[in-house]
Amino acid sequence: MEPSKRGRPRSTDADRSILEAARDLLLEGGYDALNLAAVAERAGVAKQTVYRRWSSKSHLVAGAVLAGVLAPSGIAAVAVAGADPGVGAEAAEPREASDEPGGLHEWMRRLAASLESPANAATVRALAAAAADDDDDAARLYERFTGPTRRLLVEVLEAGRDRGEVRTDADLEAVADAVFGVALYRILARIDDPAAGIDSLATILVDGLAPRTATR
Amino acid sequence: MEPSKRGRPRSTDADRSILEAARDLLLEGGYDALNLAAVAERAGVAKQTVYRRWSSKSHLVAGAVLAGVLAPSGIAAVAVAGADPGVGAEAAEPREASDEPGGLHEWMRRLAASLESPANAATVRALAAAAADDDDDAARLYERFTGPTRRLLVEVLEAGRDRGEVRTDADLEAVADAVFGVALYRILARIDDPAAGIDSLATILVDGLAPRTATR
Amino acid sequence: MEPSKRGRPRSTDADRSILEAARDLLLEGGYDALNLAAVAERAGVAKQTVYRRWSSKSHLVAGAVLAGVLAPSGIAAVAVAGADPGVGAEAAEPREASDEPGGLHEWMRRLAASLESPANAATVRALAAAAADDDDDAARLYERFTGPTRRLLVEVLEAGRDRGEVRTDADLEAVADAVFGVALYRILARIDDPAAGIDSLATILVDGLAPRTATR
Amino acid sequence: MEPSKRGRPRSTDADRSILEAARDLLLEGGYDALNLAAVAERAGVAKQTVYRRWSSKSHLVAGAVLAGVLAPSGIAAVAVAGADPGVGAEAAEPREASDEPGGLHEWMRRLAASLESPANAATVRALAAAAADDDDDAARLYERFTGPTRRLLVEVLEAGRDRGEVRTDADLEAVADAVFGVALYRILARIDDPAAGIDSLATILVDGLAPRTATR
DNA sequence: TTTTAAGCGAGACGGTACGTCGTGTCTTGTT
DNA sequence: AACAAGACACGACGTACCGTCTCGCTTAAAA
Repeated sequence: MEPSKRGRPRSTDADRSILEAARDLLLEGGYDALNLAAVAERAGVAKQTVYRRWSSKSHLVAGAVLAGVLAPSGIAAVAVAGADPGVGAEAAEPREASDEPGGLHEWMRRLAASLESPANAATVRALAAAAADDDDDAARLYERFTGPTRRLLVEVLEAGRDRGEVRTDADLEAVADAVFGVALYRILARIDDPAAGIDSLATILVDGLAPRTATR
Repeated sequence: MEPSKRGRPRSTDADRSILEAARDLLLEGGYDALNLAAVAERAGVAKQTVYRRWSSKSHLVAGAVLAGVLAPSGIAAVAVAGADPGVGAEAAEPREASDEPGGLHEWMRRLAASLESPANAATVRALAAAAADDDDDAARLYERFTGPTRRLLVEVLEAGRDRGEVRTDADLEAVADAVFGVALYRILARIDDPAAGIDSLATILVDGLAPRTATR
Repeated sequence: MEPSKRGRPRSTDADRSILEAARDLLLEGGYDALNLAAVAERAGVAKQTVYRRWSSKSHLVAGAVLAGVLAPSGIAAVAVAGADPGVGAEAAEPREASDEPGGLHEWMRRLAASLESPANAATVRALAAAAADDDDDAARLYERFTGPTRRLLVEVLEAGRDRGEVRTDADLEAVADAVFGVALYRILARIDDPAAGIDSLATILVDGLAPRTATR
Repeated sequence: MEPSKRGRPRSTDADRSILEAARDLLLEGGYDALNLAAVAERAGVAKQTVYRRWSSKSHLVAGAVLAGVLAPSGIAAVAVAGADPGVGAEAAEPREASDEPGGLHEWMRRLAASLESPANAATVRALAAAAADDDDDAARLYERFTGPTRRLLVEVLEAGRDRGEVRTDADLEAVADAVFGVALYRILARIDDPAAGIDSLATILVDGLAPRTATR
């Protein structure tokens, strides 16, 4: 698994400049407008040097998304917060205790904020396009991109359940999917004001998650 | 606006066979693997005959998806039910009165059922890819595809609100987005059992939508 | 064998402008310096339009050589004289009777003159390069390029033999090869003054071809 | 000029195995099909080790051809016979006195014999391709390859002239070119039986070279 | 014995051309 | 007019080869 020790080692400069070039072009024109010759040229690198690392355009974009060079704040930051304080993403502060189930409101406000950033929208669209191109890797791509945050959200909700704030029979995975789904949908559908109503949805979810008090 | 009366009329056979060919290829390999030359050949038609009807690949795919050729039942049928009882989509039964807010459970169960069909998943992926391809038309495409169902859902929820089953300050649009978003997310992310937990999510939403009774 | 009557016919303008572009680039930089993208661009044509006609660079060059767009005078003119008064090569005057065997001197003087022309040198080098690239077609290429002139030369020598000016046991094919060979060799080897000594060689050949008068 | 005495000396094994690999690949597929990575791999050597010795592909091919690795006998042997009894080419026997001008017949018979060998044909083609590749070096390359033999031939002819067997005004260089030219032409043009007629041509040349005795 | 200079295997690198593919338009003759 | 057929301009794709470079390691002469 480790890189062969023989021969000239791959240039880490090239790694970086390729990903940056890909990010820039992605932000400028989206997935379609990105082409590998332009990436290579902007990165000051030969096309083959790109292909040596990523076997196709969609792999490159996937790489850029996963490396976190895209969207250094917002959704991606949320995504990696507390999970993999790695590449280019400064770790978010540990979340404090909250009086509501898992700080879901806070969570979704952050999500709403991230929806407004064009860079985040571009990232998500790039992710979707790369995943569409690459049937096999799609699941892995989404998993790696949303996984850490998603798990964090589920843990947070579970902690709320343990504190008795969330009903025990709730499917917390489904709630997490709803949270990510609404963000994805609003970005892909280019809904005008993507953050609108998020707060209200959070309220509904929080209320819906609360333990049932009456027979209703 | 009406078609010119002069000259040879357009072949309706061609319309149908093109859409069928597009559907087949879409199901076989997805959006990327579909190319217009192959569509034309399989339809037994010249390429120009396709372009005379749809101005681009993404429009053709949108057309195939919206015509319901791709998925005569399921999501697409839900989508157009009651709205545009048109091409190839048999109208769903009128929904009966329900004792819960807007029959949301029933709704989401149908949605969940439609998620299980590979053909529907393919439809949604094709739609997403077509929208990604065509930045300007993306909003319109999503609107055309989800619009009718979405409006219906909102109406149903509004009826529930009028009956006092749904709190008045709830952002019903946001709820609708959550419903569609979760479906979209699960399909695009290739989540194994896309329908799992939908019922439970519906319960949460229903409960969350209920009027607040106390201080909570 | 005739071109299919259906569909848009191939543009003869493109045929011509591609060959002209190939010729120009060949004259400017030789075989190596010619690349198909440049040919297409200069011809105002898409690369695929070139490939539709010639399946590779060497085929294109072969085509250019054979079409006679290269070297409209000199060797090529000699080559096509009396044979195929076609593309761009004005037919040479019919040769008059001569007092020496087949006018070999005259022939070789023309050959010598053609050796001085850079365009001819370029043509021959292009021919050699294309033939080298294309093992199977090499024989055909040389045959079609030199064939007509070569046959003409042989006929001329045979006429001389019939008039009793050339010994009957001489292998006239071998003489023809010597004539073409010396030209080829001097061009490929970039011999400084390619025409030097040709006249003297002609004399030797003429004398050598004369019927033996004595026992020697 | 002599190799620096410091450092690790160059491997003579590498020299040999590179030339052998080059020869093999040349015989298998010709100049075009030979690529340096394959040469290096087959020679069990790094690419740089090749480039340390020959500065380019054409130089390597020239080297392989000139070293006689390609054709230890035949044309190459003729070429270097008596001149540079060097690398891999065993010297030909000293030629005996002949009763005809310079033993031209004998010479050309040997040449004809060498034409029959596919390996020699490949050599010549490789040489031509290497020369075509390297415009500046072409003259030098031909000179190095044909020079020694050519000079020998001219000397032989001069000796004949000195003995009064060859007319004094004959351009012997031109004759030599004709001899090499016909060989080159027949090989490059893939003429079926390259050796045919050579003997007869020799007779013609010999006769043509003989001093003029009468009014002709 | 330790430097030091060069050779060497491996393989990445910049560059350039290759030949293919897909989109959307255009041009024939035919219906 | 629409249609079948297929050429066309455009532009991206992924591959191949050239000749250079950069690693870590080896070899042998010089210090």
